[in-house]
Amino acid sequence: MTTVQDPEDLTARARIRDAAIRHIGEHGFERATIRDIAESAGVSLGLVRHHFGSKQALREACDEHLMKTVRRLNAEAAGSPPAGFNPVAALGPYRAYLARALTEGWAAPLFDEMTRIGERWLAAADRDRADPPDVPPRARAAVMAAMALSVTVLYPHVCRGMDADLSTPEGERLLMRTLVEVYSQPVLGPEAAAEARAWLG
Amino acid sequence: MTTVQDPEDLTARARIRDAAIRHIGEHGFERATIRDIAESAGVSLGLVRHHFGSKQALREACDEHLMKTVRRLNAEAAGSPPAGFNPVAALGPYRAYLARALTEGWAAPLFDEMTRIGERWLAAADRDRADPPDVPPRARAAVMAAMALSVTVLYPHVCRGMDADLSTPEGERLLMRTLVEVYSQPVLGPEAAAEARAWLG
DNA sequence: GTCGGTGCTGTACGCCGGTATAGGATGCTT
DNA sequence: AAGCATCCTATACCGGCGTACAGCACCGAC
Repeated sequence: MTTVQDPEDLTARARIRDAAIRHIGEHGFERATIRDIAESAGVSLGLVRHHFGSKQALREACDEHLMKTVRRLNAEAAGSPPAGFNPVAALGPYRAYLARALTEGWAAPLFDEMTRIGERWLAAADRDRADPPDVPPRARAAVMAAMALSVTVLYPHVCRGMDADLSTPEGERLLMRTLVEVYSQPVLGPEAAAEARAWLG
Repeated sequence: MTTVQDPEDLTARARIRDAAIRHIGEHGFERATIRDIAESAGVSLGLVRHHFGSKQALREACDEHLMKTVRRLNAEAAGSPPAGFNPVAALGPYRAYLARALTEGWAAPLFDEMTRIGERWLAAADRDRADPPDVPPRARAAVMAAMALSVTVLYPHVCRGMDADLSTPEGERLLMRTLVEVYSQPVLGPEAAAEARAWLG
């Protein structure tokens, strides 16, 4: 979460980066302007260029910072099992940026890393399972990674659909309970799955 | 799919709309320019404005057309059960546009309609179920709608992760088989789910 | 002290893209 | 034939935004 009380105690470079993450997360890369970012960070337009060179480079610095943060959060939350399923709370201000990064074309490495993590998790989970699945583990991991990220990416719609603010503790709890429910109940029953498999040949 | 062989046999208005759907789907609303759209449609810049008035209005016309198409596809595919799970093939060129619409802020009605559809589906599925879930149906439907759309929205990442082109018949088949696998196998076993529920209180 | 490096500001340039407008061709009505 | 609506083109405008650059204050090194 990195709850920073006073922006003054950060270096200007860090303040610019954080402001960029906020603005890009909120408006997307195209609509976020260097001028607005500079104003939010309390610096001049020129300083952004001085530190980062270009808007692209600024975005790449944000990506790098997000990557580091996600890795750190992932390492921290490796212990408590359900935390890995919460796609909103832990990310804080990075949530919106991550959604933009995933949907606006960049951030491929991040998704790929999540797929790899999912693949290892799946391999462990499949070890004690009777019927071996006949689809490539990579494919399953990719689809499950996408699903795990769906709430993060479609956050506003999910908020609206659930009729709750997922950034509040109550909303977070509701989301977690819903996720447990959804993840513990198969969507397709055995007979429906068999039918679908037969249909697919 | 609406496979149109010759763009010439469409009215200019329709050609502009289709070109807009392609361009916005490919580049996003901001980066898609009216000039490029006009060129793709084989018309002048002014004609776009003549027919649609503004870029915003053009987007709204695209939204409306997408909405109609999705409704039609949904009505057509109501019979065959697995088709409802295929988020890619049926949409064709509208897939990318739908992803943009969902992640760039508009298209709320479309998501809401999918949530309502999911809610009805859930109500029917829950009828013959032993343990009643203790989370609001709306919340479950919203999360499941998000998950159902995740492959559509994160399409390029899923393609890359699965190492397959999902627009080809083989890719489509692989995706469908993977979806059946994922949907038929609960991610959380009964004991893990109980543990998570206990942890959440 | 002065010299260079660093952090920072202000201003200007130039392009891109949405918007606006004037005008031409075609076809239908009276 | 005249008038008029519809469809369409070409060109101009102008604001926004990324980029570039000149210069200033501060500070440690020698």
